[in-house]
Amino acid sequence: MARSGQSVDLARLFAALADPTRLRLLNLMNGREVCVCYFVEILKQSQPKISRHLAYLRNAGVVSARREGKWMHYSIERPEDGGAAAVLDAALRSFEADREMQLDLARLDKACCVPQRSVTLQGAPSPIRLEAETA
Amino acid sequence: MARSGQSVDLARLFAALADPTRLRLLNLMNGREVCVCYFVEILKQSQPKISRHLAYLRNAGVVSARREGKWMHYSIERPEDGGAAAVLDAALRSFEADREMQLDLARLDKACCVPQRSVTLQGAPSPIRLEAETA
DNA sequence: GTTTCGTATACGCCAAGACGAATGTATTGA
DNA sequence: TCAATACATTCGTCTTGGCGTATACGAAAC
Repeated sequence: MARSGQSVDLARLFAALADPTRLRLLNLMNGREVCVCYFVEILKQSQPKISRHLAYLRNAGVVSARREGKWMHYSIERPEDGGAAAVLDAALRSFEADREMQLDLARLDKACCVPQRSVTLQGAPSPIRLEAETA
Repeated sequence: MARSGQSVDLARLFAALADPTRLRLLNLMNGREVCVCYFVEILKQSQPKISRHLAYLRNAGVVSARREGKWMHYSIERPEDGGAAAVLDAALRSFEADREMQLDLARLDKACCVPQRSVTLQGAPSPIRLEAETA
């Protein structure tokens, strides 16, 4: 993989990362498979907006989607190209020092773990931890 | 440095990297200060196009410019924010495995080191190596 | 079936940006 | 002072993309 002229592909990855909402989505998906309803609940943005950004990430090959009944789960798709994977890792790691990102993660934990979920999340499948993250 | 909500700033950096031409420019500037005329000569793109992309990188705070007589020298400005710096480093390092990028670097070495330069580069100041790259 | 729920897409509008072509602006040299 | 060089900016045009709103779609529930 990693064809010789890869600067275009890498530029596509950077374009996918060039939006605050998409960065927040990726942060929430870091090491987890997350249901769309949580994105909407935690980012407090409109559902079509979230869905469009997820579609953008899907088309860019950064995330993959899995259907489970009515719910859609999204998770990060690690790029085959080593350089692209390193860039994505650097981005994800940089979120560890970002307060807003950590608040989002805290809200995700809170939303899925408390017995009484918010009305919009009742019955929603909880985020699933993924293994082999640093494969 | 690194305000709490930095996702917007990081998104700006990614937007600056989301173009193949700008990636090639940054690759040529990796560890060097390079004169604009070399960019035009090596990338074989129009001078206004090169200049506009350099202006974009300048506005994004990714590069800085220095005037020396008629010539303008550009070099990479390392981001203060650690996360952004790590992302930029990952991008630059990924170029090491990119054939096209390595060809550009080879052309840069050839253009500035041979005694008989091309017509457009006669008298142009040679790229200058920078120290303390991995500061 | 029909309805409801969760999610995706279509539409219309607007802003950002990429490009070629033309023009503007320093700086140098005659 | 006038031209040439090196680079920057502007203009017009086209494409991409972000958003709100409305609508469509698929899977369950009834």
